[in-house]
Amino acid sequence: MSRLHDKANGGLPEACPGLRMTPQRQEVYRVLMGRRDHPTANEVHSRVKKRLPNISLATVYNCLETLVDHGLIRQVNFERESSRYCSNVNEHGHFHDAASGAIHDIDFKPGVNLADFLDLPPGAVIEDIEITLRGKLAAS
Amino acid sequence: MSRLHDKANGGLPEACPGLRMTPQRQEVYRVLMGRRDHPTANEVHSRVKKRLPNISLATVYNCLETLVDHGLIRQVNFERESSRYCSNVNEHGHFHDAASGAIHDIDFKPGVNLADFLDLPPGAVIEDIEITLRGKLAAS
DNA sequence: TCCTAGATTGGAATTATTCTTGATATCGGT
DNA sequence: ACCGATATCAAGAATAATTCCAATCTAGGA
Repeated sequence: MSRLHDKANGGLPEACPGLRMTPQRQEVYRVLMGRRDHPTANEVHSRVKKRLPNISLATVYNCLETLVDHGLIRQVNFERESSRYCSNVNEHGHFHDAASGAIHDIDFKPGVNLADFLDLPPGAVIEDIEITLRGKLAAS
Repeated sequence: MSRLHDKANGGLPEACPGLRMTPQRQEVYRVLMGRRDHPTANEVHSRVKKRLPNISLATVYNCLETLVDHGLIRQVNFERESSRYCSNVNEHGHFHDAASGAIHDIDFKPGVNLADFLDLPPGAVIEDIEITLRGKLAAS
């Protein structure tokens, strides 16, 4: 068998060049895909320990960094809080609900262009966008 | 004399209810208005020490927090870097030039509405928006 | 199977920020 | 101008998230 991981796969991408898929990385990734809330490294560590009780927090940080570097997950920061990790790798923003603390992904409407609503400096080439909204959801 | 600060004023707002304008706060504010780059607390500390050599970093943090709470300045965070402080209190975003490290304010085009380009959750009431772009300025 | 690069671990180190405490300064009322 | 209540300041200790480090460990190729 040539693949690093077998059958169930845990939602792993078929291939990711240059990335050795170790059990730790696999489990960190699986945990992130399983619950798509936006856990901190600590929360990831707690969840991963259920299956890999001996994994260290440093390793979780390492795995998260590696997965981020390979574009499999995203790291998101709100204010100066702990970094959170996001399994949605599409371009999107976040809505932080002040009441519940929950974080919701916000998609861009199709076809929108940044330059339509922002006064960009002339010649600016945008490589990364980060949009965070804070507010409340009206009681439905 | 009834006002806390006299003539030159240092760009201070005429009045800010509930805010005691101490020399430290005044100088921190003056420094921020003077150079509208986006200094960290440490950089503010260095600059302020030129006039108030005995001011402590803790006091600078206190002053910055107070000024932020009173809406006279804004605190901005990029990734997990040290917080930066921004004397532009209008609603705006930031462009982080990867090459120079410089941070440019980005204004919204007039009349744009968030809901025009973002898929907001129904009933969401937005209280704060944070937009950060990263990229480069094309060599002009 | 052996070798080597890369991965993991636990703990120490780092760094920005906050907290604590005592001293000082300021305000409003008299 | 004086007083008590309150707010601010300063210095250093404390905190918390993250990174670094040195010592194993592991997987995969020769």
